[in-house]
Amino acid sequence: MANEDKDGYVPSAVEEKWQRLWEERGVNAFTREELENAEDPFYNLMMFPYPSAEGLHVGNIYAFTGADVHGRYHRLRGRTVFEPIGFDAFGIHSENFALKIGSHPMDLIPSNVRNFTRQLRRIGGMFDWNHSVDTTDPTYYRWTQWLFLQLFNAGLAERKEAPVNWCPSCMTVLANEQVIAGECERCSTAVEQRRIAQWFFTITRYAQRLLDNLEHLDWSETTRKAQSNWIGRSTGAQLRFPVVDRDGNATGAEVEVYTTRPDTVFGATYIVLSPEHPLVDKVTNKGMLAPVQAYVDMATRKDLVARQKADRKKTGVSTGGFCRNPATGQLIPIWIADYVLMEYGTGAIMAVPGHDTRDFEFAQAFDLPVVRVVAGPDADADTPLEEAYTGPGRLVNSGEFDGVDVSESVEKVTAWAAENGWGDAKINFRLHDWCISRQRYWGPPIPVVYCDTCGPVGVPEADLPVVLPRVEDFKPDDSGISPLARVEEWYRTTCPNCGAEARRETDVSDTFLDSGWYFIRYPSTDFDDRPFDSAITKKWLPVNTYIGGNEHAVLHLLYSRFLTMVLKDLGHLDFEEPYNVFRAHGLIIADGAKMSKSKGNVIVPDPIIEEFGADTFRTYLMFLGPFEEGGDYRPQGIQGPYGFLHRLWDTVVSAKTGGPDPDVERKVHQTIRQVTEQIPALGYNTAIAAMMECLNVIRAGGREAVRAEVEPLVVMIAPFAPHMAEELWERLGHAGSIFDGANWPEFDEAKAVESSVQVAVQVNGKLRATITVAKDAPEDVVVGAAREEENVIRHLEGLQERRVIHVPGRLVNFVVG
RNA sequence: GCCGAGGUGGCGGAACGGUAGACGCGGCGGCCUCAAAAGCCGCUGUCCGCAAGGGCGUGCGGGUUCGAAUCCCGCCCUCGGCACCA
Repeated sequence: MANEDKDGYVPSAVEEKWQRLWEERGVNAFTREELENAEDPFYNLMMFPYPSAEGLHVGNIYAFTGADVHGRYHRLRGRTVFEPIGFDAFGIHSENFALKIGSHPMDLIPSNVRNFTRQLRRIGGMFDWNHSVDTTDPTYYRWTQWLFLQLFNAGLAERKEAPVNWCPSCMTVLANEQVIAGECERCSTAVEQRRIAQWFFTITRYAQRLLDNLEHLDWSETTRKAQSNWIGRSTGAQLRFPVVDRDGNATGAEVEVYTTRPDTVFGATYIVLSPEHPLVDKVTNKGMLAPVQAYVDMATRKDLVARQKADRKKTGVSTGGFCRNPATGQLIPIWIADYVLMEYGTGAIMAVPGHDTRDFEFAQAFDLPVVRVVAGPDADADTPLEEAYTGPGRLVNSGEFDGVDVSESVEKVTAWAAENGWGDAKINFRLHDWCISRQRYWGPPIPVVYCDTCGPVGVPEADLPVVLPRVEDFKPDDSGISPLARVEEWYRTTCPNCGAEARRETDVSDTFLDSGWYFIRYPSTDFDDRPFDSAITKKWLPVNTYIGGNEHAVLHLLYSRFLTMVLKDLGHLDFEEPYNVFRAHGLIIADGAKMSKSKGNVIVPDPIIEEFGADTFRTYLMFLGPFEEGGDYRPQGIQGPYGFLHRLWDTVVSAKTGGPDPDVERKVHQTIRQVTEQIPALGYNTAIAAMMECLNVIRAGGREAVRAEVEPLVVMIAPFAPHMAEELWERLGHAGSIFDGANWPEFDEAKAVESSVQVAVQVNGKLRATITVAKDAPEDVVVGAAREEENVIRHLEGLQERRVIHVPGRLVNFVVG
């Protein structure tokens, strides 16, 4: 669109110009030498996107813009800011989409990446395109495989057959983290159990350290809490119950149980084994073999949805076998039930129906005895139990421990069990080992070779990458093995150890392994002979600020912490926490719901950027609400920031020379203070509001601005509207990019102070007048002035004055009665 | 059930325990225009009142305080996460 007025603001022209100049001048790109020699480095990281075929959505742009504002702010303050972006392009998403449209991920991903790159440039992110990564590029996943080998060689990668979550629709194993309430997180299909040999990273060995470090991290509270819950530390005891024959004689076997309430052991009236428990066969009475077998078959086949429904009726079967309760000496029956999970604790529990709601339900269903061993304030040893009692109280029916308060009973009973050799204190974690095997095509092959004589052998580093071959038939099938297992010429190889015929691992690794270390790679992409350069890594890592979605609170953020710790322990890194600061951004809501295709409330960004420009769109998104809380997207709302940027432009291009008006200058400095405080704290919405207010003062009554009044505003708006700020900066006569050099305005307290203040006058806490007094007027002057207000006089009339409260610069409150 | 974040005008949202509703959207009125758009100016929580002014107002019920959206106690509701974890 032609604009006859050369001084008019035409966003598309300005944005096209500056995107081109940034590119040509390398304003945002680093050379290797620049990275090596950077002064005051600031690593500004945002979660890299999965390059979907649909392109960037508003949620992506919101997150990237918020992170970009942060980076640009620090750059304007003089830091050397490295702000890379890349593509997390392996995984089921891409593979399924390719299958759906009959394409191949190797064709699809590059075109998606091109589209994303175009969009990311268009929104004006300060990205260093010299240091991008694409996880599907062999020059990247070569080092993902290297990373696997580090863990493999350190004994942190274990191959074990395990019951795994199997998605019958995606035809793959899912990590526990990818199972949402018993359903596949991608397709919501009910998940089943299968047993397959898998590679696991033993993250559980790091559970305590992962938990402990959380204390010191400057992270969003919600993220820390989510991670701590996920790790799920619990303290209790492991108790051993001897298995006895029908005459009560010890068989030598014992059932070990984990409990957080060892103090209730006197109330343990039966034992429950998980259906997968190794002792099931041993303890089952001959007469019960058939029903036990039937139950175990049913339970182990049953999908995890039904099995994990907490509100489901309890099922189970008696084994006919017995244990001796080591506390009471009584014989108690052994049952099998699927409410006990093999993956947690020991896979067996002592059931205390009197004081555990699940055990109570089970006891009701199967008519098992319920014994009270804790009495609350209104109960005694004989008070019947209508439901499980889990509150405070003292032990009863517990032998020598009768009367002991539950606050100290756990410790005492555990000590007693330990003295007598049937129990020990024990800490348990909810966290499971990380299954990284995927029986899929679209991922980095796990770099292992199986040799009949040598067993699993890691591929030598010199032979990396193990390149993923182009396979036209990559559709997974029900066999439970990877599509690569159908490509004989690929998997046939020789053992790197002994040279004998051998077979490659045909599983690929989890995408969370790709994304678990990408931030370490970014600064080192200039090196193709090492995963990361130690000097550059020392200079740039750990990350200064990481901004991303809280949906990754327990997956990506935990795995990348774990991998960083491992690399530290193996001597590759000298830090063990990857992100000094993490901030979770909020979600963009449209029509009362999170944007999603299924809800049909997705907003496509491209036409909005087309119409209003990237600067307006960015400013609007940041103006919606507090960045960490998200906001409600309303199409009309963009008019506000649109008009604001236009007025700012008009004001700046027509600004005169000369000294600033003192009142306006005061407002400008108050704004500098506010914006300088709020931007690093991610208070973007209020920072923008402050600038709008400031511009309203500058333009009040149609007055014309002078340069000194508007120049600070041009710099402060730059993180939000970088193109426009560059253009105005140039028009104000500056050479070079506004982002090169510490151009952030200095706040001057002396210029911000008001000479007079408005003081509220209250009578009994109710506002009755407002007076204007000199800033440092003494109390008697202020109170005197307040007392003379007509409306105040009326409200004081005939009443006894008891107190006068004076808050300087704020209010005067007459307390009367 | 557990953990976390919230609940303020018609709407998005502001408010160190100190003038609730900044800023913006929308709405109403006006200026400009042949007209419209854009732009500019003013008004806009609610009720009573011609006005001056007053009453009521931050999910609900109590409390602390000269003063509470803000702090404390007890509830209700919404959103996000976890969930038979012994």
